Amino acid sequence: MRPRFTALKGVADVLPPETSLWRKIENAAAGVMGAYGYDEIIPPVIEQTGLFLRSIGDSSDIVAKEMYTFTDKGGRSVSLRPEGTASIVRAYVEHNLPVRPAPQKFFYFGPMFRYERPQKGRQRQFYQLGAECFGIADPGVDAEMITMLLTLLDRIGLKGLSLELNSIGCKECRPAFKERLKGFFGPHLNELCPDCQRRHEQNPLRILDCKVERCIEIRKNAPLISETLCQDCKDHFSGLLGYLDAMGAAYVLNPHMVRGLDYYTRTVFEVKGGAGLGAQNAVAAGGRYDLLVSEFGGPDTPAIGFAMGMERLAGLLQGEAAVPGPVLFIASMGKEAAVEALRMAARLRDGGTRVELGWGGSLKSQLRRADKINAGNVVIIGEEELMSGRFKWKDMRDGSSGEGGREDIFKQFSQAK
RNA sequence: GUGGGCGUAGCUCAAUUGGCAGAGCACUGGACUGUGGCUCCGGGGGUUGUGGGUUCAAGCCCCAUCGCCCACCCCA
Repeated sequence: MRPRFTALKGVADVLPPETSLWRKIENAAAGVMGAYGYDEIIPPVIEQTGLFLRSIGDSSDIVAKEMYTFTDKGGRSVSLRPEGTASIVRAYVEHNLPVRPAPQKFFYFGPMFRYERPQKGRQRQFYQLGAECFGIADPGVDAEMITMLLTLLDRIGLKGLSLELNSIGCKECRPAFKERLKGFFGPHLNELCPDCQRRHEQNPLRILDCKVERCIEIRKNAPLISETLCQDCKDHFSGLLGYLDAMGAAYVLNPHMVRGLDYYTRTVFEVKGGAGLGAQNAVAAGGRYDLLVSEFGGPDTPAIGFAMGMERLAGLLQGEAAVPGPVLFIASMGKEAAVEALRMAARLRDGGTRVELGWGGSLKSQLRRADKINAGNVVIIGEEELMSGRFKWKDMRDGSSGEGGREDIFKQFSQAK
């Protein structure tokens, strides 16, 4: 058998039992975020292309070469969302949510699309679980959100993660830093790798992120953003660190961390996973974006958010996918018995019990199947049982057995275990 | 977009100098007429990713193409 159709490159089916792991993550996340006052928002996955050009920045790779963009039948340029924040901000402004009391807090979950070459931890369609908080500039909100994220990851069961922090300044102080960087790297331009030579023009901050050894060597004495921050940004960052210290949150300052999206200001952070993730090891990342709401036509509104990559989270929990709980299996022999089995199953299922039916074959083969699917118990319905109204059951784990009437069976197995 | 690795059954892999495409696991049926697991026996499953070339003969050699994986770029 050869499949006539296969999934597109870079997209993947999530199958059981992994789906149950996803569900677990979603539920845990919704629980924690709910406690922090976040409510779910469900934006569309498709938007005007211009929305992403304005927010992410048209020079970023995401916009420049990774968007699924096409013209719809009305001649409009539309794009599948490559990230979530832009849509949330659009909705926040469009529905005039700034008039609601600050802070307004939302979380979302869904697929994102980027036309990239797939590799470990990276797909063209991938799922993000994210949160956004609008309306408060105080660094305490940054700390609160980061704390929530760490709590969430812990609740999901992830260990060995590290939180990295940086401040990339604001409209006032970042341009100056960029100039200082350009000035510093200028004399070394021909020693830098080809990528960094390009970065020197397009986005000098990225040179700080390069993995090439020579570039790492050269940048050792490069100016630090922390020295160049304006007073307000410095205060904000030290305020954040103070709150985090008070909360006992562990973090690593990474003065070289840059984020890929243009809209970030001040606080940026990233949570990196341990082994097993490959080169793409950030499981969550985010930052403050104090200018984006006004950029979208809303009032000046400070905001901060983050997103987690579902596939990467699930990847770290591999092997912990829960197998379905014990089920009750009803074996039946003959048509009348099958009818009885269906009736009994319907009633038990109403009670929440997971029931599988045998559907013919010898009793032996039905039992074999019950064993294969890890059934906890089997109820047997044949001629004898139909005549007597008493049904035999067998515990598949210890081999014990018994019998009883319909009500006995119902009582014994109707509670989901 | 760039670089490297790999494509044989659902999965993991064999197949000698080019010579009948196989095994284990999984699935399925039976041995055991209504009682699973263990054992034994049987069965279904393949255009060897695809297309071309060389050859009496190609899973194997050559060319092309597609797909998957990993890394770069970039990013969750």
